Amino acid sequence: MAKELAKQYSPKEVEDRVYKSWLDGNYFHAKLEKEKTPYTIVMPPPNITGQLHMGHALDNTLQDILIRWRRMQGYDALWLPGTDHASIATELKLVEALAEEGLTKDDVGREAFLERAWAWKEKYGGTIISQLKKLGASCDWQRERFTLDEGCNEAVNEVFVRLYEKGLIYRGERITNWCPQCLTSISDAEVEYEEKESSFWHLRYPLEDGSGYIELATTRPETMLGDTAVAVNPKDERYTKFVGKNVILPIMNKKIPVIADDYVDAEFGTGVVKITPAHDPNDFEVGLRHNLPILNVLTEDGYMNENAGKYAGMSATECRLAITRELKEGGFLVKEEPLMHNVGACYRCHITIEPRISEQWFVKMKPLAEPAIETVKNGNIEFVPERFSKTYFHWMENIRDWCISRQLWWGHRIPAWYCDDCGKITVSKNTVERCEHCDSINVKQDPDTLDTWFSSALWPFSTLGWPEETEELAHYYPTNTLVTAYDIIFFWVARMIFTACEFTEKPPFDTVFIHGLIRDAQGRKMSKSLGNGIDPLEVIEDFGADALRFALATGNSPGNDMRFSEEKVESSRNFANKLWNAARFVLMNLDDYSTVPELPKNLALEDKWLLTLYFDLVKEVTENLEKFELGLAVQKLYDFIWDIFCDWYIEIAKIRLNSKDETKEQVQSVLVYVLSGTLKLLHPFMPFITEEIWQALPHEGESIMVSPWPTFKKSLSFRKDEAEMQRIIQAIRAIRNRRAEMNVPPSKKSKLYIESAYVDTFSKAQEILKRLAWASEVSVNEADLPDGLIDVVTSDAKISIPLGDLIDFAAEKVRLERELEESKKMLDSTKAKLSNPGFINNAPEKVVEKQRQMASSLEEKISMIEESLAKLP
RNA sequence: GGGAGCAUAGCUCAGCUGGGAGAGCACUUGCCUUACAAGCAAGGGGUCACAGGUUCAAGCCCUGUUGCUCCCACCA
Repeated sequence: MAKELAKQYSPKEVEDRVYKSWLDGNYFHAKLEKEKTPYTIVMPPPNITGQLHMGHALDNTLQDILIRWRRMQGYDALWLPGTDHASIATELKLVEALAEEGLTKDDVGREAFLERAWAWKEKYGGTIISQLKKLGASCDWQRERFTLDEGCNEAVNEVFVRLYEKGLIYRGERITNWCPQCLTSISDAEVEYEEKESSFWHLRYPLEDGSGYIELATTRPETMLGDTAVAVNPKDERYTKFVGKNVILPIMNKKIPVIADDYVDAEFGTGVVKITPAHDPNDFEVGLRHNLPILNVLTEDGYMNENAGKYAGMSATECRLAITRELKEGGFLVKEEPLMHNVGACYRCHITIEPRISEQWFVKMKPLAEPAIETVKNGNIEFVPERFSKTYFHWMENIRDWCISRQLWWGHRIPAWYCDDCGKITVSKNTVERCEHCDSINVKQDPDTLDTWFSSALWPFSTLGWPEETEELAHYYPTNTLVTAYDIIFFWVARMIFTACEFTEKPPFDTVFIHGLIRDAQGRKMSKSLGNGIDPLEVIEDFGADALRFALATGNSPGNDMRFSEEKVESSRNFANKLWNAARFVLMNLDDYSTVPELPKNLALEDKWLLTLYFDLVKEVTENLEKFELGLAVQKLYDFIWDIFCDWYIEIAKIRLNSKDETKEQVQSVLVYVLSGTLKLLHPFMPFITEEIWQALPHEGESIMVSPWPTFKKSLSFRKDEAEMQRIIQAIRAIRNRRAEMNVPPSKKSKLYIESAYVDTFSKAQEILKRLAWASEVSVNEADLPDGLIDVVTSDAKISIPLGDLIDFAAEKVRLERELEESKKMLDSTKAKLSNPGFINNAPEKVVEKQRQMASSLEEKISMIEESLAKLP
């Protein structure tokens, strides 16, 4: 940065250049320094199909803030980045691309399809990574990983085999959630439920003996083709007489039994449920209990199959229309009533999921969940905010087995081989040539792949080299902070915890730092379909990455959603500009840029005041960061820089900077000292601008990002001077206030007569008062005051200002009387407290003392006001 | 059906272990005071959702009520 700076900060000219300088300096790389304490964050890997959205921007800004801070504190800080192969999302994209060429997966075959997939990954998979760089992410790019790379694959196979050998992975025919669009099973966690308007069709099935009908209600009439029973509650007296009899399934003209099962709620609907074991998870269970046949009437892509008789080939929706028509014509449809009910949809493509029977692989969750629950209960892992541990416990305690097989090609292929001869399964990390049971060479690998989340579940340790016992694993694992949004706790956080407990016998991290979702200005979720998403890259383009980061960190409290609006970024951009100009001011007043100035021994009152507040800031920002209160930290930085440093200190500093004597150097060194310290505190939040300014200031070291984090220095904290300065500030505010009320322009200077017990303070402050309170002259405790003054009273001083003909004495009287009344009221309530024994005895001494001081200064103030009133003509 | 969160200035939101309510934006007034008009100074604006309770003291803790939001759950 040149010493001659532009009036306005221009991020575009700075950001890419600064980022490159960091890369050139290799500052992001964690160097495995064993003498240092490690601090590790593994990045939640974004999908290779993804574009950077506001959620990523927030998530990664928070991580970058933490990692930059810890790095400056001297930790061996590793932020390990990577991407997720996102099996379903990527495969969908590829299938779409094929469709445009008029091809299907099967046309090209597995091998060619995977080739295309890898090519696609090479081309687009890095997009999001380059976008993260724009944001300023200080990741260790040399350690970048991919959930489908060789090492991760090895970890996945290792885990699969070990779980299988332990009996914690099994294969079985179950009813699972089937997505007719993605053509794969998905796990329970991947189903999103939504209330949808639907109908409740009341049907009647004739009794076999011709004695009448049984009426039942269903939301899915088309599945009646696969009904294999009708169920009632055993205690429901209306129907006990029918149990054991048969009914005739209309259309199919097939006998099916009436059975009794507790599952049926007599209160709901007609109290009769048609049982379709192949197409409903509950019915499936009922079917198992009663040995009912399972009749699948749907194809995998949502059409009626050969079991549907004449309806075969229709889509389920068409079939529903046709069937309800036929039932109506046959007199089997009693009525159709509207009903709201929960419909599950695929979280990827949002198509209604279909419960479907198929052979799938599952992870037995109960034994794995127990240690994962324990480790959080024992405090090995802390959720921030704490309340999310409840969400975690509830899910873990009620967990069901995890369906991990996917009928997809893009992903980790299941390491299981089936023998054509003996029919048995061989599970192995290595390619299986021969069946381990019968030694046959007729073995075929399972065509399916694993749930994407299976590999992400291993991310904290697979990325560090597990199952090898690498130095990285020994040093950086367990990791420290996991940063993620609350909507990902089940998918990912919970699964990382149980895999880590099982395979590393350690919790994968010590803290889960949860943030909320970014919403638009109206509070709606940002989504592609609504078109209300704000592109972070555009925001960076318009306002700069620092402004975006600052806006995301400001007012954001852990776990809470946040609205995003352009105004917020604008105000952050203005703040960056303010800082820029403050730096510009400091630089244009420096004589020497080459050496870092030392703080002078004889500090002025305002220097001591500034240093005291600066070290308060150091302490508080550090504490806030330790407690993950990033929003509070950022607010304090904002206030300090804008209000304390710029609006007060710089204005006061101008006095000495204009003086041309040796005091000029003093103030220069204070300016540089506090500014560069503050830049360091701000650096994790606004990395680019702080680096740019820091480089222009006299500094030691190569980069602010590897400079030491400021620490509290007691020798530079001057509590008494801080309080003294506060009296002057209070007086200036009061004077400005009176002048503004009376519309006195700054150009009209006036003499100030100050009456105060703090003679020293106000004598010292003459120059400050002249500059900041537009005084022409200041006299302290002068005996004879002229007539025609207005009085301004603070708790420490009475300031009289001769404003001549501007004064309206009647109005002055009213004002002073009002002020007197207010002060008296306050004094009364303060005194009431002080005479309350309960207060005196119970409140901490500090609080009591504060009240005493308040009482005495109020008394002082009251007497000064009374004096002023008495003098009025 | 179970669980969680939110309700504070016109708007968006902070408010850490209880000790005289804050910010940004918006609004009003006055300023081109040579770092910054993306700025400076001053100001208006709050029954901290409602009702009880605990406490010397409650925006904060407890109970209940109302309204909104989210998550979980197999009522067809």
